[in-house]
Amino acid sequence: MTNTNLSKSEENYLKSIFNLSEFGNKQVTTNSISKVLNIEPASVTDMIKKLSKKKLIYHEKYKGSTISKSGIKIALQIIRRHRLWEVFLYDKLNFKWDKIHDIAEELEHVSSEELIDNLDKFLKYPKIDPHGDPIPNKLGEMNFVDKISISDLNVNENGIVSRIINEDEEFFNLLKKLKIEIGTEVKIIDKIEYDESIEILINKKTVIISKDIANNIKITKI
Amino acid sequence: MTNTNLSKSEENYLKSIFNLSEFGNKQVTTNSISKVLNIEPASVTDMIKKLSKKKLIYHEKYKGSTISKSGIKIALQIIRRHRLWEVFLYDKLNFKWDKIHDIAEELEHVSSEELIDNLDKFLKYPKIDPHGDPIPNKLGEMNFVDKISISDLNVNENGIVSRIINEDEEFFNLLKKLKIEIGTEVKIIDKIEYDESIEILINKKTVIISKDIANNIKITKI
DNA sequence: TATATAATTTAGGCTTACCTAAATTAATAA
DNA sequence: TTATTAATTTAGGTAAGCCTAAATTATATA
Repeated sequence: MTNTNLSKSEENYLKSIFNLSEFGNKQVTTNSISKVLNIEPASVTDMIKKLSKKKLIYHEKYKGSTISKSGIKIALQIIRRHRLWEVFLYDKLNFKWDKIHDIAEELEHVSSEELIDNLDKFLKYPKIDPHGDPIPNKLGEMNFVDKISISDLNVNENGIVSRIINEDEEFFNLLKKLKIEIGTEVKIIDKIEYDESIEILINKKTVIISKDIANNIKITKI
Repeated sequence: MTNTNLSKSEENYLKSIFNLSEFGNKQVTTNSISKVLNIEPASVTDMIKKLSKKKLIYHEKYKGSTISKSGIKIALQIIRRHRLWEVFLYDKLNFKWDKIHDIAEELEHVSSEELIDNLDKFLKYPKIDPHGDPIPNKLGEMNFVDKISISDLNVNENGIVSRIINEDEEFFNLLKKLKIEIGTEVKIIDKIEYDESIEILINKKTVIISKDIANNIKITKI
């Protein structure tokens, strides 16, 4: 019932639609799917019809698409596979930060439930991937994603770094330099009006980071 | 030059042609490819044309196909990927003997050289896969495969188990029961004329195995 | 050497997943 | 309210990788 064995393409569409829908709550436009997948809108329409027939999404002509319950279930499994492979690539194979995404993108389509469950066990049931994104369990359950970034905190407020959005190597190197990683505690010292950069305290040292950098670092408020 | 980025289908054909060719030495018939891949001969002809155009094989109309130097090179890389994944699945993910082949069949088509090299390192550069088949290194070099099976030994001769042909779980369980594994030393005690079964000595105990079992266990003569 | 048979190839078709160009619909602005 | 524009869909086409049926070639046998 859950296992409608999808093609690689179908899986990629479903994942994208899920991501665009913000946990299934929003209608997704054909154009937005076209953009993230880099596929012409006309082709997206084709696939939308196919996924609709399989009841993985609902589609209102000229309006948009909504992902179904069973669609969400499958999307979460694909995301689970992707993030577990990312953990494996980063922790075990020593891949660099910016290389893991593309390879996981391939590995995620190898569809053996036993493979993923055994991998999960081997990795000791990780809760987050190397970027801090939560990993759904076998049932599709996962922790909520933090939506606050450093720039959302006020002066004197504290947070713990929970997620890094930007996946480029340069950004990773910057974080290393700043000694920021997932779990690091930060405190806002000052918000600079001029260019909206932010002065923060990390490990008893203060640094000033740009608004863009601050936006790419999600935190849990404490 | 080596990396002609092939489709999954092309890779599977090339691997099969290589395997059927006995290391590139034999001409391979269209029908034999059809049989191992379970694809109609007419479709095989289509793909043969495609691989010929890419100079991965040479083809003489109505005669057969020969794999080229560059074809062999690629085939060995695919086999390398397959066998390394088998080691991973068996040693790290604790998959059973008879499950690893099919999953490795999928994983082998994820084509990142860095992935395979890092996996190789992670696994500590294994020389053989769980069935005893040799793993080609980055350059395609590997140990020769033993072609002698237990049934080829004469009475009083000794050998070390090097490879298990049959990949079924039942066969694996039988070996376990007999305490036969790769590296086990065996000595031929008697060859029974009646049904060609063989009495062998393993760990100071003698057992009688059928000719079929003996054929499925390759050894290195000592 | 001629012929029957088996292997192989050719011809024509199908599905998947894409494409471009044209038509249709929805949303927005006059 | 109508006209313009942007989004979406429809129509028709392509390449990959398969298929069946028919034609061709090689080979084995009489």
